[in-house]
Formats: sequence, structure tokens, C-alpha cells
Amino acid sequence: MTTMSNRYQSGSGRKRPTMKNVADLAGVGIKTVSRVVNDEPGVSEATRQRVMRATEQLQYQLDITAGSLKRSGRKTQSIGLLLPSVSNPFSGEIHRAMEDALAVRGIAVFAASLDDDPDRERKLISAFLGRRVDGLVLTTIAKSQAYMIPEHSRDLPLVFIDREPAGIEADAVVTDNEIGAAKAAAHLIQHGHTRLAYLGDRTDIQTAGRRRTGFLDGVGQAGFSTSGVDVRENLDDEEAACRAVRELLTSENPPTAIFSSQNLVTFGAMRALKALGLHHKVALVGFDDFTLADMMDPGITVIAQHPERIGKLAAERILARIDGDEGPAQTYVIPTELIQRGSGEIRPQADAGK
Amino acid sequence: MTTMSNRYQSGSGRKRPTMKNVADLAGVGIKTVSRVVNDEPGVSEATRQRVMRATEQLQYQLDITAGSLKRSGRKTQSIGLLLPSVSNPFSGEIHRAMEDALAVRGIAVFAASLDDDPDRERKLISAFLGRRVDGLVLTTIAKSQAYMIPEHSRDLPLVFIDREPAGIEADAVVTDNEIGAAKAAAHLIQHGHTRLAYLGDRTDIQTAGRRRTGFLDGVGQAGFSTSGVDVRENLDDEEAACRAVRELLTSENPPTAIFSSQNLVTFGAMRALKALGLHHKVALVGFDDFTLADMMDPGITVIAQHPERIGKLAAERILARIDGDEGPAQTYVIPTELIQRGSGEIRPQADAGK
DNA sequence: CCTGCCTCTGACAACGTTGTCATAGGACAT
DNA sequence: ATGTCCTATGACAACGTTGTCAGAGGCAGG
Repeated sequence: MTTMSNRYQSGSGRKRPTMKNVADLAGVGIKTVSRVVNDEPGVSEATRQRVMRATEQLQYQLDITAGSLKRSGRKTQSIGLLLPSVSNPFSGEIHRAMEDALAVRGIAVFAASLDDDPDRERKLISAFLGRRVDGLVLTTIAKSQAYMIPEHSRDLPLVFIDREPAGIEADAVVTDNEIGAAKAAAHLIQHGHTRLAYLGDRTDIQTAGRRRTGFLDGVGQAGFSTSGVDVRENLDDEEAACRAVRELLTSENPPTAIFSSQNLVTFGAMRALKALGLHHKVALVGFDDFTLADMMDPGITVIAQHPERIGKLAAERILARIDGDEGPAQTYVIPTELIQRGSGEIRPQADAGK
Repeated sequence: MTTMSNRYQSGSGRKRPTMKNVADLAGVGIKTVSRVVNDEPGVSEATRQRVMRATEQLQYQLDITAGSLKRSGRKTQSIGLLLPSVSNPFSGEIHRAMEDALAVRGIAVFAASLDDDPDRERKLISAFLGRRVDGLVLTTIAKSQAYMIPEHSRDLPLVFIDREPAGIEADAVVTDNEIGAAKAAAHLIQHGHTRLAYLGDRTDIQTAGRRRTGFLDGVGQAGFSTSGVDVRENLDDEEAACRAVRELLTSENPPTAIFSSQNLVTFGAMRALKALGLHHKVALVGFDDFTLADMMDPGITVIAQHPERIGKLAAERILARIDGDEGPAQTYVIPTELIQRGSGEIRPQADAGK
């Protein structure tokens, strides 16, 4: 045993070891330890071995946050991810795909839930910024994201997902909402429907607006008047959607086909149709796929999004930006896919309303 | 305009402002800025106003990570959360509940996916530790978590969720797996079943083992021999579960009721039953609730867990530990709930096997 | 007028790390 | 022997913040 004075006590010690402790134990300078733990060249094999042994003995672990203070570019090896809600399956898929792509680079993810609240948006982004994340991947709800311009021009990498930003030029990865919704319209019309209903989410959500536009455009392109489409919006939960569908189907001239712009709305519609015993008589196409859609009776036809692809691409973009890509901001559009399962292929029934 | 030399350039500046910049602009010392942004007392109202104006003008944002270096206790205001997978709905619910409870304290969450891989467990925890999180909330898969003892005894708060740790004493918040599974057994037996099947997940997953034990105990307590229970395990995806059920039901003496220990297994069972046209003839109870379970035909009877409660309690425990609670480690058990929806109330059929 | 005690303030070291730079020592060419 | 160059190494400042402490100035009480 050496007689060094402030030898670091391993084991049940109170404090966490620092580079200094490792350096003392290995009998080298602190910078040499830094070189070893960061896999930098210029250390002799013998020294490297000694340092590694000391590192292990003390269970030393590099403090990334402290390092990022001085490190060039000040990278914290973490990003902030703002999702509609971490408990939302669609968000979860995106999150997972991003995690996988970022993990290979050793980047950790701070995740938070937007809850479609502009106030939260500001606060959560602020919280990310305070932790000096290397980049931000955001789903937003506020009318404009211009407030991020200062940060963005300070070279903060920024990628918007699911919804494009307003008031700021930045990368975005979104679903092909208009085309997807138009596909649904065309599909229903192709199956003989002329009395259609559109069930939409909160109108301040960008994707909701786009899906509406797309659906109506699709109807128009098929040569029908969009005025015949029953549009119900701001259905922000299953219950509201369910009520809306019951009203629609018990009205004078009920629709023979329904397009729902979002999962919760689709669920509400399914519930209403089943309650009225019309689930095999009224057609339904939902935007966004969901677990067990194929196990329903009938199987639910959907316009499927590809959250894994959105997440993967968003991760690639943020990495490219972090690595210094200075190219112009771009919006990447991920195509949707119409999956036929039965509910969307129901033909108009003579007695649908009764 | 003043003539100060290194006046900070606001707007399209390259660098992010620091306290020094704010202090210079406000004409005060750096420590005064620190006091203001941290809401510490001992600053005159006039000075506070001046500093706040400067802060706003420069869009200054406190660097939490830098602060945590010197701050007493070195808190980073962040925790690490290791989940089976962030894309798993059960995990998502836990995550969300934790986020909500931690946000009020300004604590951010690093989330990562375990994927039931012991190697990932070590690596991801290491990544959290390198970022000096204030605490860890973990779902684990490794045989033992004894490797965390050094960290834990360095006062790193630790809470295990869903599965209890082995080889280390630490708080845990888990579902009442045994009792829940026993309830399922009792329920099925009560409905007249004597030929039961148990479909289990990977046997190295703690909860899977407990559910199995609980189910068999339940059978035993009802006075039946557990040897009559058809046990199929290591069904680690829907496909495997589906195959297992098909095999079971086309065998000599098929079960009249099935208990599936996990969602994916339940889905596989549902699929097999439907394919064989036995979904109204063979009873099914699944462990863990899922979206649309009530919309299935028949509705699926489940032993529901309460992820929100697990998440909330885990958050409370980790906060208490962060705040210095030194009490003995404790395991908190969250009760399950049997939800009858039809599939679990099907009575044995004479011709079930045919 | 002095003393004591507030309130407000800023200088300075420290946190754990990395970037910069200087230097020791050896190998090699002259 | 001398000079040159390379490799290995560590001293030191700096990153942006907070804790500590000391000092300036004001006010009340003697």
C-alpha cells in the first residue's frame, strides 16, 4: 500500500470518485485519466492499463455534464423530445424509434408531454433549454414557434414532428395528412357512398385541419360537392365523438359512411355504431392505425401512419443538424397507407338510417 | 448607448448569454444575477427589476447543469426512467404519471427502453449515471441488481417498478401479481371450469413467474389439483401465443378456459380462438387491461393493473428519497382489479374441443 | 460622534471536466 | 556530441454556476 495522503476510499464511501481520485490512485495526472476514459490517443499502453484498473477499482464514472461545460461545442449528449403525450401509443412508437437511432451515438432523451397546451409547450421547451440539450425534437400546438428563432439562430438544432412549425424555418417530419385523408374519401366514394361524414379533432391542431382539407378535396376531386359532407369538429375525446355519431345517424338524412380523423374519434364512432347496431351497415375509415383494429367486428379500415419512420427520420435529421448540417430547412413527408379490413368496404345500405 | 467594451450582442448573436453578460448589462455583480434568477432573498426591488429586464433583453436562461456542479447536493433536477419499452402502452402510462408528479418539482425525465435485455440494463443505467441524475426508477431484467449497491450506498435514490430487485435492498412499486392471477383462477373455477390452461411469458421475467405461481395457487386453493393445468410458457410474442393456443385446443383433452399472463399473449389467444371459431365457447381471462378490450366480441375479461398508480407512487417515493428519506426500503403493492366483460364468464361447453 | 447591527452587494474559490500548452525524455539523423 | 522531432505526460486556465465571506452603507441607540 502506498502512503499517499488523501487516498480515495472505495466501497462504502460517501462521495462519488472524481478524476482526481483515479489519477492519484493510478499515480498519473488528471489529464491522462481524461485521455484514457475518453479513448484519446497519446497514452502508453502501460499507463492506459494502470488507469483502467484504477477506474474499475473506484468504480469511477465520467461526469458527462461537467465535461460538457468545457468541451468544444459544449455537447451534453442529450436531446429534448416533446410529444403529444408519452402515454399515447403513436407517440410511443416515435419515441422508441428515436431512442434506437440516438442510442448508437450515446445520446440520451428527455421526454415530455405537450397535452396540446401552448403554455406547457413554452415551459417544457424552457426546461429542455435549461439543461442545455444538444437539440430539440418537437410536437407543438402554439400558433407560432417564432419565439424559438433566437435559440435556433444560436445554432440549436430543431426538428418538428407530426406538425409543421409556423413563424420559423426549421426541419419537419410529418405524415402526409392531406393525401391520406383524400385517399379515404376516394375509397369511400369508390364503394358507392355519396353521403359522407367527417369527424374531426380540435381545429387548432394542425393535422386535424389538414386531414379535413384533404378529405374535402378528395370528395371534390371525385366530382362531388363538398357541401354534402357532414362536418363535425372539435371532438376532443371518445365520448364527444360517440355523441356526434349518434346524432348524425339518427338525423333526417344520415350519412352512409364516416371518416374519423384520429384514434379517439374512431373509437367513439365504433362505439356509437355498435350501440346502434349499425357497425355492419355504415362504413367507417379511421385515420391512424391502432392495435387490434383487425380483430374488431368488422375489422377497421384505416389510413395508417408510420410512426417508426417518422421517429427514425427525425432522429437522423437532428443528428445531421447536430453534426453541423447547415442546409436549408426541409419538410419530410411520410406517406400513409390505406389498410382495408372491412369497415371501409361496407356499401351503402338502403335502410342505414333505420 | 453605453460604451462598455464587451457588451453582449443580443439578437442574432452566436453565443448563448451567460450570467456575466446579464450582470454587465444590468450593471451588477454576477452573484446578484444568480440571486435574482434563483429567487433568493437579499436583493432590493430596484436591482431585481433591473436584472430581470436584462435577463429578458438577452433572453438569458440559467444553465442548470453548470449550476448543479457547485450546488449543494449537486442536484441535476433530472431522473432516469428505465421502462420495458417506451412504446409499450403500460409503460407509457407509468411514464406519464411520473412525469406529472415530477414536473411540479421541475424534475425532467430521461427515458429509455430495457427490451428485457440484461446488457441494455447495465448500459442504460450507466448512461443515466454519467449524466448524474438525481435518482433512478427502474424496471430490470438481470438476475441481480447487486451491482448497484455501490451507487445506492453513495446515496443514489433508487426505486424499482413492476419488478422487485434482487441482491439489493431498495424501494419497489409492483402490481399484486400473485393475488391477481389467483383471482383469475378462482373466477374461472367459479364459472365451472376444471380444465384450465396457463399461458406465460418468458420465465426469466419476474412478473411472469409470480403470475404463474399465483394462478396455480388459486387453482390449488379451490381444491383442484394443479397438475390438471396445462402450462405453456416462454410465449414471447403474439405469434407464439397464437400457436400455443391452437395446439392446446386441438389436442386430446382441450382446456375449457385460458388464462394469459400478459397482453401480447392475450392477443395471440384471442386470435387463435377466433380463428378456430371458439371465442364464444372457450373462456379467456387476460392479465393486464388494454384499449378496446370492451369492444371485442366477446368483451375480454381482464385482471387490470393500475399503471397510473404505480407511476404516481414511484414518483412520490423517488422524491421522498431525493429529499433525504432514510427509512428502510419498502415494497409497495398496487392491487389489481378483475373486470368482467364476457370472455371470462363463458361456461364450459360440452363440445368445446370440436 | 461612535457603536452595533442590519441590508444589500460583489470578489473569489470551487465544482469536475477538457483544451491548450509546455516540457521531459527518447529516438534518430547529422 | 549536437540538433531535431516525436511521444507521453501533466500544469493550468477555463467552462457557467453557486457557496462563502467580507465590505459598504444606512440607521437606530447610546
